[in-house]
Amino acid sequence: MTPAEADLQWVRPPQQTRSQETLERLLDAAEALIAEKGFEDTPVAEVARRAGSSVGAFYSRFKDKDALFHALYDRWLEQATATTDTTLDSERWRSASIPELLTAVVAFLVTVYRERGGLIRAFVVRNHVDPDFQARQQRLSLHISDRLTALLLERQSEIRHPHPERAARFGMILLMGALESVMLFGDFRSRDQNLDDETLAAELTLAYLAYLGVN
Amino acid sequence: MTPAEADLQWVRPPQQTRSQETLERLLDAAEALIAEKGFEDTPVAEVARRAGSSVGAFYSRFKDKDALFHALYDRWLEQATATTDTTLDSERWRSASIPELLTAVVAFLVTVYRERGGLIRAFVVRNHVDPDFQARQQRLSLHISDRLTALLLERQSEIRHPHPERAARFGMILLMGALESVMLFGDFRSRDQNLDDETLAAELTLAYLAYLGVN
DNA sequence: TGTACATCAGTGAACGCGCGTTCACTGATGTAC
DNA sequence: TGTACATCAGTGAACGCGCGTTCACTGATGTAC
Repeated sequence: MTPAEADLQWVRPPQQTRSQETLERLLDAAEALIAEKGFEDTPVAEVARRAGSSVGAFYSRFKDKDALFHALYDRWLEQATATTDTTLDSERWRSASIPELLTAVVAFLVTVYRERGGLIRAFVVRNHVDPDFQARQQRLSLHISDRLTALLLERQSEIRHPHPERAARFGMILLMGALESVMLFGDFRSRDQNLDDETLAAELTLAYLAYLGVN
Repeated sequence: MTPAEADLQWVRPPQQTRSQETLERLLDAAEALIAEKGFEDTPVAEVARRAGSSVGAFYSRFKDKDALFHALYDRWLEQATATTDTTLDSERWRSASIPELLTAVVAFLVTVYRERGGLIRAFVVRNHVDPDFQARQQRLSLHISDRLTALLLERQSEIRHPHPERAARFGMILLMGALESVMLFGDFRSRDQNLDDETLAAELTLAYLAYLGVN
């Protein structure tokens, strides 16, 4: 599915350059506001105002407010999937051990969560509130999980856990769950301890390795 | 703080038996509806109807809809704190090793999440949407974390992680995060694999032990 | 034991606010001949 | 190259829905004498 086709579901395609630009300003404005305040707390009128557009213009592009959110998610999904595929390309890690691989992957995820936390939080919150959205949101997590699991299973001999695939996948759940609670929802449990990003990444990597049973 | 004092913040105390009963019916109705549909999707009118009461009666007990939520949380906090203190009493585990201790604690948490998942989910969602609520919600998690950490540190010699306290606390984050994503928000990453409660508990325990560096 | 009165408890229709969505209208861009 | 017309793009006030909250009123319970 090309980006154009994907967007077609949510956005009426613009015919002129002018409206294409308006559309992009709307998406950018929405992303900034939603990353900051969340979807529910971002009125359509405010998105339009920030984009230097109008409510009517908004509705001539988007069927409703939800379509905006889906369009934003599509944009994110496309970027994130491409980045994942580049980062987790099998060739690239040909000579790496599991510890080397996981150290890099975890550090990468921490960076992404740090940089795009607001947007990711909005997606996660939506997930938690609207089960229908889960199928979409989970496409990305599942994709990352698949890629990483494949890489780990290529190095199965390093893994002592009795069920390597289960461990690889469940380790991802532990990893993502902790990232969410620490980086997206500022988990109290970490505020006292001064968990900077580096320490966080180190502990997450250690935990994943230990659980897999890798030396 | 006694229950009565705690409630005082959120609930106007009833003067008669009749209104005491109404209050309890309102709380029970609200808890059931909120556990099922979440707080935002539960209108006050529906709570009143289900309790066989009326909207006006509701507002003569609660300042506003939020006060209801806080009152529910107080009820839950009281139960959960008491249960935690009983379960994690130092005496009770005097002769237990860390693996024995964690196996029991994790199994216990899985049971609680299974039985009270709906209500816990409502609290967690609220947390994610309303930072002001975090301070309250986190009281409980922090309490559990403190208790468990204390027990683990009494057995510090079994722990190989270079920073035992950090590991104990961060292990709790991993544990709780995974419980949330698997049991509250039905994580896709686990749907394919048939992760029943027992397997989940076993993997969580294993991960925690491995991370701590316990044999 | 009965009566008057105060307070508590409860009812549900009406109100009002926030915000998503619509709509009548103006202006801009493209096309046919 | 100019004119007429169709379609696209944009505007923002007005509408309407859902739901939290209020309020005028009725009924129940407790207290004083």
